[in-house]
Amino acid sequence: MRGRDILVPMSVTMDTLVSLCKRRGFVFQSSEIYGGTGSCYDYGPLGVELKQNIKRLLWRDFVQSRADMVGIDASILMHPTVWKASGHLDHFTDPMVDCRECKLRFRADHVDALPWTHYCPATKGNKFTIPAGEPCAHCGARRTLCPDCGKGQLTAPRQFNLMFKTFMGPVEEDASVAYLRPETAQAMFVNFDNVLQSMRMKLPFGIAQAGRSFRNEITPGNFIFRTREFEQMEIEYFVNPRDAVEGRPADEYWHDRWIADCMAWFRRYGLREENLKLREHDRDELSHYSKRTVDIDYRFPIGWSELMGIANRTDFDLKQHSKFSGKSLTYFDEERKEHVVPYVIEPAMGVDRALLAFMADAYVEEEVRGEKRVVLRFHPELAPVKVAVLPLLKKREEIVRAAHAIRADLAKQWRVVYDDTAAIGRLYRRQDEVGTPYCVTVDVQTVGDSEKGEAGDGKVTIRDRDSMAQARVPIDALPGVFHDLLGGGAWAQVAARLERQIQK
RNA sequence: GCGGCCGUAAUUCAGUGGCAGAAUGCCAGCUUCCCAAGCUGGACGUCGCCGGUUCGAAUCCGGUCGGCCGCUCCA
Repeated sequence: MRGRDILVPMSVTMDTLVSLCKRRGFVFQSSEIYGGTGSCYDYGPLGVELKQNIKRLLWRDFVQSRADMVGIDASILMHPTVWKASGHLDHFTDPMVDCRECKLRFRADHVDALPWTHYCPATKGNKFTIPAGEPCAHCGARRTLCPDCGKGQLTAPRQFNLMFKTFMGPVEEDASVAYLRPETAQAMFVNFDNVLQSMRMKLPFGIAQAGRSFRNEITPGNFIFRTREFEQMEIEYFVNPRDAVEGRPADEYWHDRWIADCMAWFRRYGLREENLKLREHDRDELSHYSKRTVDIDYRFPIGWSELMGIANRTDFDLKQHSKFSGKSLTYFDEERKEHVVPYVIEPAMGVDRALLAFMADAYVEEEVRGEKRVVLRFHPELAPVKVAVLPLLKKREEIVRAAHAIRADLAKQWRVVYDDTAAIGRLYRRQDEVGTPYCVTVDVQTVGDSEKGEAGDGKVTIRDRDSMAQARVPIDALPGVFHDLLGGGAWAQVAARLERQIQK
């Protein structure tokens, strides 16, 4: 860590992570052989496993396991009016200049066409309003400062095209302009009524979606933390604002409930308590649609930054889309016999940021017998590879054959690899560095020694990543044991149970 | 967008005008049944890219792409 974050030093720097990610096939820079493409990254063989695990767990825990949640997968290109209604298009299509004093914002090409305020030095600073484009009649000066307050410097013109623009169809004309979505949320508002009708949903209920979004960020950087193409997992949870839960308005109750659930989710899969905190948005920081927003901040190698935002978007979006589309986007409240526009709570997570956080938090360096051991202590459900099958001797054909058979059998259920290209110590270290929670080692005892006429015992050694402890189990028992271990069973407990079984 | 620093093997880095280097890693063989062991051999680079100066450029100059830091920005 450098500079401001020395108070609580991180165990890993961004440089170390970037290097590990490349060396071990997690993340590569996009188009690297051409010199790289700014702010774009590719997930490698292990990165894609990790990312898919994150998305799978989100989907399982927040969609599949809940009766009040459903998912959609919308197209990235949407009707241009969607972005008009959402407010994304309004302020960010033209070059803008800002006054550094009064903070007003002007279209750069319109500034000179505005009458301007002038404190004239030739008349002891008297204030004049001078017609557009004309110089001051007293001192001859032309406008250089803010036309409104007459005091502040204007910033250089900036093109606030935060959305990626493209064209539908082969002909580039204004009529065919389309945008790559800057957030996945809008598709869920636009499909609100479709989902409501087709699934016969009752409030409160939520729609979830995971997918790519695109923003022309002004300042991308910090590896995969802020990129212009990124992946989101968003939930729009619709509630009836007229309802009360536990004596509070439903939207406020559910907002807090989602904040707690999301925090618990990150903790469950390994982020440490001391690296997580909630951050309430100040009033002037709130987005135009938001009543209240709370971020879950994580202590990244670059310092505390947003991992997830949970906003109360009120009925802003449904009302906007109703207005622009002319379609009713309401819910019929049977009890009150009235139509209501639901409020919406929006938990929105950056999947890439979550991946970075899980990696940073999992990374540890230990000293083992005077040597450095690098370990990614991934939660087993997140680990890109669940089990590595390693022959202790690759010269013994029976051992190699048995190891391959074990890999093939376990691979029906999990991502399992085989490796025999180094001594056992090195093989373990390799798996440690990519976070494989368990290794299975096949040895002479397993298969027996035909020359000596000794029969094998059909047992293999399981080695635990974090404790480096071992337990010997029958090959037949492996699927069951890993079902327990990879499903969240603690090594110590499972190993102790194995001991008891073996003694019987 | 502005300013500063940087770009050499898979990684970390040395080399600052004269033959492209080290360590680690990787591959093969021998060896070794349990935590980066040893021995032998091997592969790996248009020195980010393009142009210029020079007898000669990784090295100097210009441009460009990419990265980091600071400022600005961040509905």
